[in-house]
Amino acid sequence: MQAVKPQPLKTGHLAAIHRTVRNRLLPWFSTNARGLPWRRNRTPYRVWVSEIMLQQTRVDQVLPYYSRWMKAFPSWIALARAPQSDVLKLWEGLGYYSRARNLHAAAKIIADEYGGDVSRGWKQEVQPLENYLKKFPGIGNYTAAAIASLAFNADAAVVDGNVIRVLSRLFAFGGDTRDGKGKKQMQAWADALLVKGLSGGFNEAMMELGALICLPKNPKCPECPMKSVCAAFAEGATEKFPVMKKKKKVPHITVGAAVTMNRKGEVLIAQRRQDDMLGGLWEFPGGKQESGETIEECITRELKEELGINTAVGGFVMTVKHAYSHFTMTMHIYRTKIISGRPRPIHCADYEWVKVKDFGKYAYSKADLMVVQKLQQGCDQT
DNA sequence: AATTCGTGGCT
DNA sequence: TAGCCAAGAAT
Repeated sequence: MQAVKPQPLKTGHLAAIHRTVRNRLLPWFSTNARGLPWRRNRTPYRVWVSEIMLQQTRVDQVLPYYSRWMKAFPSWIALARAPQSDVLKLWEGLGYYSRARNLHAAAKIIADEYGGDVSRGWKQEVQPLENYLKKFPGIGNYTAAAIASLAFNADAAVVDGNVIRVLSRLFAFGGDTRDGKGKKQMQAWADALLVKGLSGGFNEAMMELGALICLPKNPKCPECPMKSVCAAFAEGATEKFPVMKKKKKVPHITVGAAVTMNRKGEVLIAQRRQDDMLGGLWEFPGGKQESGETIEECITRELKEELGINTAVGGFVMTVKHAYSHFTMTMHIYRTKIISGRPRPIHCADYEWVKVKDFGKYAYSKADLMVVQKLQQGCDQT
């Protein structure tokens, strides 16, 4: 790791924090840690899957997904053999779907090339272990250090959102924690504080402290095992840290989408392309409304472009409002009928005519799941 | 370095 | 309520 010029600090501050980590934080963690399932049996596979699911995602949201996943795919081999449709269906609703596609790709490498044993591919000249792990799809700085420490007991310090919050407060770091300098400083402090030989416990303790005590708003400082050495707490300015550049606000788009039914009562759904947002998921075909275009014109144009069919727009079904990571959307759904042409996958990966009772066999994003639910309710009433 | 990737809980 | 941000990675 690159040497970083230390911030101006009181003499002995770093050493005092290090002592407090060992004497206060680790005992606090052993008493207060949540009983997460992957803590009981830390195989590389279980650690890997949980760490991918936990990227930008809260523990409480991950728990049910993790449990279903392990039941369906108990090993690298099982995951590698599964079709992508099963993988995406189990990820449905968890978001950031490239994580699922990358995890599936990693499983195929580990199963096919290393017989299901990750460490078999590690040539010892590749040091440290994190550098080997980072070659797998979906593994970056954080996850490589997490797997190395939690599954292999390697001395690697993780830096995630929790650790950034904890460290920036312990040292009252006034710089931007998200730019290059800030990231290097955070990693340097995490490396310096790491309790060697107990890396997994140290990493989890730092993250658990951030998740349970050192909260973004209203941190529970009186209960904090690190309060005696926290510079931000001493200044009475805990919530001033971490300093982060403001995110720019996201644009809003209006989308039109279609529920198209054939004579057999089947509905037309389309599969999104692998490299697009929500890649591999299924949706009710449609797209962004252009300026000066009515929503009916939008839907007609999109169905022509995507599937090569000429349609007539009918009755209103519902409106779905949804916030994605980098834009917000209002989606208007209408029933349509095909006037001429047969569907072809032109601007989509595939299409399918599906009975309402079979909707659940396909994976959708949250917004389209709302439409699925609405159509299934309508079906139940008749 | 700046964008693009989901979704849910909290204030 | 509208914004913040969470066990980040890839480009």
